Amino acid sequence: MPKRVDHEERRAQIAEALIRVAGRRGLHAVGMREVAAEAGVSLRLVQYYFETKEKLLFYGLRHLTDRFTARVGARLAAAGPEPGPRATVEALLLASLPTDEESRTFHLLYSSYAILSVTDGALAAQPFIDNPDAAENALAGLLEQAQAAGLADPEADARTEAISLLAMAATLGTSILVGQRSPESAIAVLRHHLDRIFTTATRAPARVGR
Amino acid sequence: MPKRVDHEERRAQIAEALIRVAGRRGLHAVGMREVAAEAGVSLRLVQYYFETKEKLLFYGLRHLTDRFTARVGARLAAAGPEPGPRATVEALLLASLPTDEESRTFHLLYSSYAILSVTDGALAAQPFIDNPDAAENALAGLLEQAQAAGLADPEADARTEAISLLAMAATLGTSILVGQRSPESAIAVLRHHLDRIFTTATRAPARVGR
DNA sequence: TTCTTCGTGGTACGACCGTATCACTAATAT
DNA sequence: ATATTAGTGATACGGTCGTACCACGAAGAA
Repeated sequence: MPKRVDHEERRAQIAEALIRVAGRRGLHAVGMREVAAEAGVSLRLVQYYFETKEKLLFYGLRHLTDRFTARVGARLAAAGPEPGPRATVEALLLASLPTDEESRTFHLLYSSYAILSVTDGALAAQPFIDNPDAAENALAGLLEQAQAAGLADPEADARTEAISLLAMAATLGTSILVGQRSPESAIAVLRHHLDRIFTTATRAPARVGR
Repeated sequence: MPKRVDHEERRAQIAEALIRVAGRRGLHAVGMREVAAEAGVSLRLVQYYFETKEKLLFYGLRHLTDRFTARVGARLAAAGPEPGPRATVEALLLASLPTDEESRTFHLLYSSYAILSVTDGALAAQPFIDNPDAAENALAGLLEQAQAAGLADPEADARTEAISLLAMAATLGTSILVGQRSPESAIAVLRHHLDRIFTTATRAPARVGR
């Protein structure tokens, strides 16, 4: 055999080319030839590692969400060694807004995939149920923690607020994408609701009880 | 000349065929031949009334928003002869959720067009700025009215709340579309925020001051 | 070394798409 | 009555797309 190449690595390389091309020209407009050219390989190679376009798209979605999850994790880590609940929630929500090229591409493509999954049964709709559910559960958990620690309004319904915050972040992100809203105004709206949910003492993490 | 047909009427007929087929198979998958077949006319006819596909899609978007605007108006009219501010706002928000076939199609296609406009410069992005702005202004106005009438929390920031409500309604709608959330739970989330903004006395429109 | 098999390139095929062309019909204006 | 023209049908053209096919080199196995 020849070079004995790492298939998974090759697939990732091609998937990133797909993401770049789709981010520029739209998911609907990507063809296998263009992905191959962007990745610097031949059309045959793309066929070889992903037998069909459907599998390529499927893998691309997986790769996209993986990259985004890693990015959000990095943002959280960058938020400091031991951030308060509010800082964590805020970092989580703001990380999903399309404020730079990478998050812009993510938002655009994830939305494209989601819309596509409604009519094209081939693309599994499951990722668009499981991922949001996971995010919702994580956020609801954080809010409950904050409530238990006396840092958030104990009257609030944590799950409903989690759903609401994520829902707002998603549409605000799209508004930024289409140029209707500035990132700053989107952030202001989200902060407004965080101020409502979290008790104000949280902002400067007063060293009480610790 | 032959039949002397009404062009505008014909265009509307073809646009509705476009909307039907796009609602079934996705906006990206519609071709002029399929639209023609759905409308019961020949391919040449579609070419004749819309010279190019781009113009057909453009007209289709306009037709879609017009139909939806009319629908929301009808919903408002059906909400009673003199509804309170809360009933009006609630009707407005719930009318935009994809709960039946027509609103489902609208939500799907409007989202598809919006996402498409991000990468395809040909489709004007302006409708996706102007329409949301108008909705936001209308809703903010309603909330201010309610505040002035003492029916809503005077401390609330009407514009921020309007943006938030519309943002939530949009994402909740998409969640319904992809099957993540039930219409009932989406409605519950929206009602939760309406309860927060409006003073409870509003629900039964007490005949005070009138 | 020889044989097998993985990786790779080039290219062709068949289908579909948007658009263009040509012809024909029928209603109106003169 | 006839010339004109809006409306309509059938069909062809050029391009692109996803996929299939064929051939070859190179690395490990025998």
